Amino acid sequence: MSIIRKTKTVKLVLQEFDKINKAISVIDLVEKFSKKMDKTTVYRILDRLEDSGELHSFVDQEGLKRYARGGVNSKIDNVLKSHPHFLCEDCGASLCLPVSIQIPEIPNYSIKSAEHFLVGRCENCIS
Amino acid sequence: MSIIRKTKTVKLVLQEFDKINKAISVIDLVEKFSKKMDKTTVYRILDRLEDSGELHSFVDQEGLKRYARGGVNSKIDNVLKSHPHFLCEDCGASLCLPVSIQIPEIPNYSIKSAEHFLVGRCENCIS
DNA sequence: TTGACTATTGCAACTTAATTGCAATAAAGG
DNA sequence: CCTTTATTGCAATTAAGTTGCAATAGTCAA
Repeated sequence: MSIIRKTKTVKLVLQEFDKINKAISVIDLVEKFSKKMDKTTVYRILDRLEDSGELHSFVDQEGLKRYARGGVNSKIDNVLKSHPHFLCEDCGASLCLPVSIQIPEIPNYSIKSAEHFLVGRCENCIS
Repeated sequence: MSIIRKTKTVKLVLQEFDKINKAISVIDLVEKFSKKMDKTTVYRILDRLEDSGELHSFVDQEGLKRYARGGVNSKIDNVLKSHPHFLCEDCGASLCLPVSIQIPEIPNYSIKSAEHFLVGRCENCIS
């Protein structure tokens, strides 16, 4: 499964991630491509691109699924260090922050993965 | 707004949080109280209890809203230190971990709030 | 204790994100 | 060019959460 054919629609989606170097919510993509492809197709393409390691996904604090470039490696060092996802409350930009967050040792618990979601102001909006 | 009357249903919900000292998803509560009250009522009670500071909520990595005891104070020290939410992949238990996570300084960004979601094994399932 | 005010509830209908089945279409390799 | 099968579009469906409104029930003052 998840063999990726470079169809027109897949190319369009990847181009979008090239242009916008941010995390994009699925509904944004569905909206943006509403005239180019069906929403089902958007969902399935994102699925496959995540499987293949081209993208990774997370759910933001509003329960919306978002995707961003990068995959396996950002998942591997997920165990103790992992990159946080950030949402700018002003401009709405969502992105992966290139810092790692240390998870403290928790006695009697084993931690497999971690998801961090930060909200604040980005460099453009911090004024 | 959000004046809390101690109705039968509100008492039932609070009792549940007393009994189960964990974070509970809304759909679990809706299911559990399906014979006692309407799902709309569950949603609205949780809303009010959060407003009043009795509970706090977060969205887990599956996009489901969860509630747990504790409120305002856990929100106040949310800026630089905040407690992570944990999900046990074995037994499904969800809880607030009593540790604080340090968010590194990020140049040119201001961070207002943070949400941490850890997945792993809890003390009962670590075997 | 009673009455009145209004917060709260139940119900039904609705919204929105995401999923599924299936027939039609189009990449990719030989 | 032909065949195989991954991919797509469409329509219908699921599931979480929301909204409007009339009926009900806490709460407080008298």
